[in-house]
Amino acid sequence: MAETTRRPAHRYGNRPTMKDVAARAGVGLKTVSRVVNGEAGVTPDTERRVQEAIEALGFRRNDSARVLRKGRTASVGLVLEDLADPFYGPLSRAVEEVARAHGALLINGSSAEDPDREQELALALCARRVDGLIVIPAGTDHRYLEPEMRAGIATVFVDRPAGRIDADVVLSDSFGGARAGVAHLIAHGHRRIGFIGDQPRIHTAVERLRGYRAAMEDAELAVDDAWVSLGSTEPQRVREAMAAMLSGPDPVTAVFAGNNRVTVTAVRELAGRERPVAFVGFDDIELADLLGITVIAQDAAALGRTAAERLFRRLDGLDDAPARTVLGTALIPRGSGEIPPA
Amino acid sequence: MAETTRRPAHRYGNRPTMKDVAARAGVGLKTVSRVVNGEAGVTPDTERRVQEAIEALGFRRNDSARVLRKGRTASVGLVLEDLADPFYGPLSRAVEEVARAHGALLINGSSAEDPDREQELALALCARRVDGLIVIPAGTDHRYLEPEMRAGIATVFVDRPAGRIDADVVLSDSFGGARAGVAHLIAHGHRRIGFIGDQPRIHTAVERLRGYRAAMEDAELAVDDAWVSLGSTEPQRVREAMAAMLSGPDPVTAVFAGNNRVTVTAVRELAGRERPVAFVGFDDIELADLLGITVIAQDAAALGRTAAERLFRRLDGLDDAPARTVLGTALIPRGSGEIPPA
DNA sequence: TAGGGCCTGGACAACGTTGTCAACGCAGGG
DNA sequence: CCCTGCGTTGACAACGTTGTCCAGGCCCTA
Repeated sequence: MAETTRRPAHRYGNRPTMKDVAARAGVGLKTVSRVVNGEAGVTPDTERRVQEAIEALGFRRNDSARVLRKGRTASVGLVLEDLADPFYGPLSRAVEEVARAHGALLINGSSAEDPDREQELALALCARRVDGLIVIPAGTDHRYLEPEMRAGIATVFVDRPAGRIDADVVLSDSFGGARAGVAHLIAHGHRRIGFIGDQPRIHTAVERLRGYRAAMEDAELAVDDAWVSLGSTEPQRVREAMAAMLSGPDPVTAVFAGNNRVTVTAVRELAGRERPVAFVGFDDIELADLLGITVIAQDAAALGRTAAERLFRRLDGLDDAPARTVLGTALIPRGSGEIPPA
Repeated sequence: MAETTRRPAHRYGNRPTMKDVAARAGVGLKTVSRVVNGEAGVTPDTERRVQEAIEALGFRRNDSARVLRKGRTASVGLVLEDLADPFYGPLSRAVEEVARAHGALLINGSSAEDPDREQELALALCARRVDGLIVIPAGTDHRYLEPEMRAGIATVFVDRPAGRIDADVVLSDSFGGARAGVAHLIAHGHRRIGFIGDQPRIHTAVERLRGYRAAMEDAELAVDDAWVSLGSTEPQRVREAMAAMLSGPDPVTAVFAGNNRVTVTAVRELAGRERPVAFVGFDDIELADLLGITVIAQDAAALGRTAAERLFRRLDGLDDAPARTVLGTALIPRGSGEIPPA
């Protein structure tokens, strides 16, 4: 009677290992490893026997063990803000494609715009020993990543710069885009223009506001504090901000929205008004063409792709000084931004 | 002079291990493990010394080794079709939230609607020994997952059923939704209704077409083959299909779109027409409210959440027979579906 | 004061894989 | 015929962690 070797309870289900395959094929453990990894130096006949055993047992290599041994996980981590945001879907997908081209898997997590959660996630990924990390910062202090980066985890920041550390960054030209958008409104005759943006903690929000101010200044237009509103992108908040700047004795005649979520709410809000208000939004959104919404488009996929390519170049040994890459934006006139002041 | 121990080249960067921490703190290896894992049975004083050493060395536990030892990876895999599709973003996010609540990370990959790539991805995730797998099928034969499932990798299929194996599935009611949508058009007087759907390989496409036919039959309306078009969701293809069914001696007076991408193209196409054509689309899309598009809405987040919850119940030991869960859809009238026949 | 139990800490093996190295068999040449 | 060299194969250690088990010290009680 065959002796039943007792397996530890924690064994993965009851998966065969290379040892089991080796036993069945009547070869050594290392030979199985060679076959599995397609290494040279195995007789066709031996290889066939091993393959049969693999097939028969349903063996699949345990990558955890492989990773432990080799020191590379062939995976990269992506910490973003919210995967459900249509801006980040294409970005994430682009990163995934680049990773795939390099044979790596993508682990991603959402920070929900919470700095603590960002840190928790990023460090969890480091504990997994991802080879590299792409981070869309929620927080403003990333010194917690310094030991990890020193220890060899390549890190690239996207969409917003890293805080208080020196690292690769890939950004859209928020300042320039906003400036161009607001200048466009000014060119169409507007003098009183509102700005609704994201929370001031967020770099892009600040940059876009800066672009707005620059455009106004370029045209020698004064900015009334009542026209500017930074804060959460909650519809409720945005509606209130709009209501405020569109009422009163001297309402704005045009509105510039600081990101896609603000745009969605703003467009809904403006649709209900009788007096037309000109509008330009940062970020293109689906069907904006049909609605005739003028936007400053940024290329989310290009951001992701560029960041991922930089990351893999680092993993391939590139050892430059950290660089800041800025991608351009495009003004797409579709009607809403070309409405003259009432 | 201190002897420099030579480290293997493959060591993660040059990360300290528990052994290093133990040496520095002057305690045993296992004691460090206890502290790191918050296990009981360590004197406050010892714990402090260990914590200091961890801090000083910048130690972070190597989860690869942990995983190898424990047999659980605390990660789940999600194979979807395209993360850049706005339908899958929220779904993925919902899965992530559930995973997070269970302390697990999410690895996801896009199949790009390619069965081979789906398989490649799913098996790569199995090799990583994810604890569980959520799959949005691209292919129609999932027997390749049988050994994995037997070996203990819990698997749940979402959005589309598994092919040729028995497994948990979470679906939207494609048949019922399409039937209701088409019945809605019929109720508004339409007799000639077109259907444009996804490729017939895809289960939801077939189900929705079935719903369309059922509604027509319910109303005792014959269906002309020229009104029905299944195929890729490429804008070009959709445009041609629409042009075909909207021309000729007996054009359709209403169109039902089988998914969100078809809807986007169809809406663009219809917007350019002078004679109004009634329209209902499967899947809600952003700003559809402003465009007045009547849709059959399904809840992507609920799909993801339900599937993930089922998965984790399995991981917690649930051992039922595989179940099929069907989530309802909602008809949202917004105007385009209530246009009478021309 | 002796004995027993509890608490803390450490030695050791094991998880499944890969790198290193040496052994073996066989063919060809001196 | 023996030696050399090459190509194939396997034994063994190591990767960094956790589970098991035991030793030693302490306190409490009889």
